[in-house]
Amino acid sequence: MEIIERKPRSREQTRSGIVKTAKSIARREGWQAVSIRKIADAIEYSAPIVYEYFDSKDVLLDEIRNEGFRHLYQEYDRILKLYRDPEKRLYEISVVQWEFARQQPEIYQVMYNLAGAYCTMPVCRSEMMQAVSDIVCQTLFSFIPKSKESIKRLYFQWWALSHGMITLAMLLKDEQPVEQSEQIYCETMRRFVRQLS
Amino acid sequence: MEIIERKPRSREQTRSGIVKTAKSIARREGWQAVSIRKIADAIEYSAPIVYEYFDSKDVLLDEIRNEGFRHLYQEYDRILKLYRDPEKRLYEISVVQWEFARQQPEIYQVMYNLAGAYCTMPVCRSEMMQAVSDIVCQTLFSFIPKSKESIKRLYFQWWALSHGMITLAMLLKDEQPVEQSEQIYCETMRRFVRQLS
DNA sequence: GTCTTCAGTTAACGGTGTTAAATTGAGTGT
DNA sequence: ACACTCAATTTAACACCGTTAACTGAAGAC
Repeated sequence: MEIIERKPRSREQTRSGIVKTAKSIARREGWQAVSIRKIADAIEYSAPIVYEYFDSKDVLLDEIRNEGFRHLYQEYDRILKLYRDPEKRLYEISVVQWEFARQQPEIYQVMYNLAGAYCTMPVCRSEMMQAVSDIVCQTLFSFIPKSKESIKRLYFQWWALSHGMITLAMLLKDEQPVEQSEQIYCETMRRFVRQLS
Repeated sequence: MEIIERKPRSREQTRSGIVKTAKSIARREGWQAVSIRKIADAIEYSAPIVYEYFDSKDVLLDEIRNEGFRHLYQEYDRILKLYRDPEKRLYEISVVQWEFARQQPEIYQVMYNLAGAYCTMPVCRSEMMQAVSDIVCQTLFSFIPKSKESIKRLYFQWWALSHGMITLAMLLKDEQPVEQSEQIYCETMRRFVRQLS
């Protein structure tokens, strides 16, 4: 009767289909609901096929995490090319970080193992994360040229402030409207940036 | 042959045994390795017994989470009774928060759904968490009596800064020694507190 | 002795990540 | 036309998970 159920797809298409499906399930139902079988169903294959593209679920999550850091890296890079003023640069980077977490929360979650997402690979081993760190440190340096150690401290503080507000805003979004959190975020990051001068 | 394998225990002993076992597995192997069967094995019962004490794994995690917030509440309360100076109060509260996360990371993780821990119950619905929020807000108010809205903003900033540094320190502990993170934490929190005056 | 009660067990259901084995089917040599 | 090969894909299995229903066995009541 039926000729071909499944549309023929290239390897690349199938691969990105797996990634896309994983993200969409995570967005709708949370990362703890993402399973290999569910992904396989969605892409109209059986479960073992997924293993032809990713050695394990862990590797799949790691890929999505790195995709997230790469996206962030590209955005930061764009900002560095767009603005010369260090103050403007760091503030815009902060805003981009917020918008990324807001628009793609499921990716932000897997990047930091939040909300039940769990990827075994240590975050700090990710090359893309290192690149992101470097680009922010570079911005901080163009701001106030200090010792490497000082820059690292400053970076840790900036990162913690931004990451802390983002994760808390996610956690409290039922109590405290996101718009309000966003306002506090922007104001706080602005003040952090200003105080650096 | 064998008379009684398992030592007789009271209901309370068994219950706290379940909680203790869950925490100890989480500490050793991470929350994703905590299973009802493993807990049951450790307390020398079969799995369904656990359900006589906790309706679900979720409820068990929620209990541990609330235990964490209660512990924090008691510590904060102790500090409020110990010091009168608001600056000292808030700083000591910050330090206690750090020490708690350092000494009982597995509890801190389940409180905020970090590192693969996943408890469905929304954090902000926890009564103990509300009590913790109130006590810090109270401290902030004794600091600078301002509008409720202002205090809430200040609290969000303090919380985000502290929580952000704690989670990042956990994440980066292989790269950045904990002692170093602790030093930056203390310095940053001290500055935050001072700047409030 | 039988009956009830109850703590505790086993067994099961539907799910998970993962892997080995079986199956399908199309292309090729003769 | 038939057999053979080879790759793609699926089925079946393993050991685990949370959870629940059904069962067991012993103690106490009558």
